[in-house]
Amino acid sequence: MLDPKIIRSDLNSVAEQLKKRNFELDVATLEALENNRKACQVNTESLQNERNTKSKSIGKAKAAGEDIQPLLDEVAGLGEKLDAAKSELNEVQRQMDAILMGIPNLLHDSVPVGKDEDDNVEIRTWGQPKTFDFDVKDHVDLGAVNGWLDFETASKITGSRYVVMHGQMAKLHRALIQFMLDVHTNEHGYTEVYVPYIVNSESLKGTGQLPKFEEDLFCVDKEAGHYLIPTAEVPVTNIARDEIFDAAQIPLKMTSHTPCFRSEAGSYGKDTRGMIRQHQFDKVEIVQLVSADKAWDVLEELTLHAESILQKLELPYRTVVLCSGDVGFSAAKTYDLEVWLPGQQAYREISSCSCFGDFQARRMQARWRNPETNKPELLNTVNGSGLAIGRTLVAVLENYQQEDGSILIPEVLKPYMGGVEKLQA
RNA sequence: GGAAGGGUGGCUGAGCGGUUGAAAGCACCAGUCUUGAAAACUGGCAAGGGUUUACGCCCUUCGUGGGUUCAAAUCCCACCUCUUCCGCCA
Repeated sequence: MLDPKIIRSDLNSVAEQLKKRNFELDVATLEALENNRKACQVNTESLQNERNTKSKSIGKAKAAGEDIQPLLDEVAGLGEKLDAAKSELNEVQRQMDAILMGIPNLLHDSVPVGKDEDDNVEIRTWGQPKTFDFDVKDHVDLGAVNGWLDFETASKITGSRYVVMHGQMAKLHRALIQFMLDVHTNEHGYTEVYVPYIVNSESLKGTGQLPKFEEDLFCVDKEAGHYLIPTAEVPVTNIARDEIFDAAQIPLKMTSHTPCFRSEAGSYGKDTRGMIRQHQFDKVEIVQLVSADKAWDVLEELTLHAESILQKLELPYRTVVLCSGDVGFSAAKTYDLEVWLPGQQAYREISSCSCFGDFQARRMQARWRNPETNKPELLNTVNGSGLAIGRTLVAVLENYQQEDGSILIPEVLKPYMGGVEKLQA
């Protein structure tokens, strides 16, 4: 969430900035609530002060052996007045919180203004889209060979938007995971973490999925408030929730492989073919928790870490910066990596790298102690996919396909495939 | 699942109805001493919020939520969580 102080002191400028996101801030309501809050809080606190002072004097009088009855009479009725004031204040604060929790992050100045994904701006490209001297297939047709990708069986077992992988395809999927984790831990200095795939609602509030985006999540236990993770970002980032780290402990650099579960509630009819948009997919996530002064450099660095995976796999891609209308709720700036898919003749998102400033850290109360001031300060959070495994598998299939339908194994994956050179059609 | 015992500041840990936001120790910061460091000594040191031009004053917080009371870290209830033992189990 945003710093309540800037909302109080600079509401109009906040509203102005949010317009770039097509977000209309109800300034009048917020101002009215704020004025009300102020009055209620002052009133409540002065009543509390009165109660505390009088209670102490009763204690002293009693210790001195004096008659306390007159003092007790004085304090009669105070309790009810206090209760009334408190419940009024609570109600105002509840209303304000509801609004505050629904306000998206402010954007970084460098984010281009735009309406939707069509206004995203290409930053750089890497590699050339491959040309083939035969008719290319998409991953669904390629995966049909040998029953490698089996959507029918998955729909029997569960339903649409799931996949069963068989044999060498399942192994290739696993190889991608191992490869990515190895690169990030060995070359980029991340520590591998294994985390729960079910999280509580506090964690989801911390990273910003709740309260606003509950429909995107799978709830496994309504009563306990337990949900399947939509991304490793949630459990990994929440490692820092309610913690104060020493300066020597940051930056925290963590990577984790997890499955991700998304209801895809808002995407009916979109990408229904193949495994581009699944309810369950795997991802290797990279996360950094850093001091505020480093955050923007770290976003650039972390994006390059994700890009390096595509480069090692020799998959052509481009990097785009999301425009103001397309940046997610909690992010201040986002780069998407889009891999070239010959089967679609298009670049498709394979990674999303974002800097959140202190937006998530404030919700989580994730802090570090600055040795210069000796005071706790909010961390900044930066994360990205490094990469989405299912979509990477799709990209490998389509980019490494041969005319006979077999798939060459990228050089860097061969050690993970037990020396296998290609998936034989 | 059964039994018992815990959850207190950055950490360890005392307190078990009233001047305790909380002893003591560690860590940290400043100073004295020292060529410098260490040790020793002295002092400082929770977070969040409100209000004020400011000094300051005030409120909240001892796992969470409720209750009792003029007054709760302290008593009562529920829940969460950790440890140990037993049972069951991948």
